[in-house]
Amino acid sequence: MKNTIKVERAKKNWTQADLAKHIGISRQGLNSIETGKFVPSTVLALRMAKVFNTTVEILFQLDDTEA
Amino acid sequence: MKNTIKVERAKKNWTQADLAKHIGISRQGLNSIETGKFVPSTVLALRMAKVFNTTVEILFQLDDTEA
DNA sequence: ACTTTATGTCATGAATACTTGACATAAAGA
DNA sequence: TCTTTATGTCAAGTATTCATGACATAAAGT
Repeated sequence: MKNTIKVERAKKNWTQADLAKHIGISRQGLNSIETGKFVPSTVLALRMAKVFNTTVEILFQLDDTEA
Repeated sequence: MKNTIKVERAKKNWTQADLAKHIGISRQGLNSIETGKFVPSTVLALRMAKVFNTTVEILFQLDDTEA
């Protein structure tokens, strides 16, 4: 799964630690999600979309093999 | 976290087993998600939203305590 | 009455998400 | 040069998700 977390963070000028704190996750956990190592839970995806004022679909995109 | 999976299933007249098959999960797994026992992964949430032609935000709503 | 279907639930185990503490590196500032 | 900041990564442990097989129940069909 791909994501545009880095872009949205850049818009807000937030570090990974900033975002992690806002959505209630550890910095390392967020890093693993942002770099595509972990698939986040829907709760985290919804929280992220909310703080970025966007949608889960815009923030996360299924790969062709996952669709 | 709340969800409207049952409603969307009803629109399509699908059983839990039908939906589970479409999104690649076990019937019991889907039941646990639909009844709110498990928080699904974002991959599953995106697949469900897709087959129902809706969005993750419409299908899943954070509780006030989770927001 | 019997069978089938849909749902809910439980137990066990495997896979994955997430935490914490730690360390490395590169970039920027003092 | 020294320090700080941001990011990436690793290891070990805990928590959660998901699979599978099983059983119960209620509703509907025969």
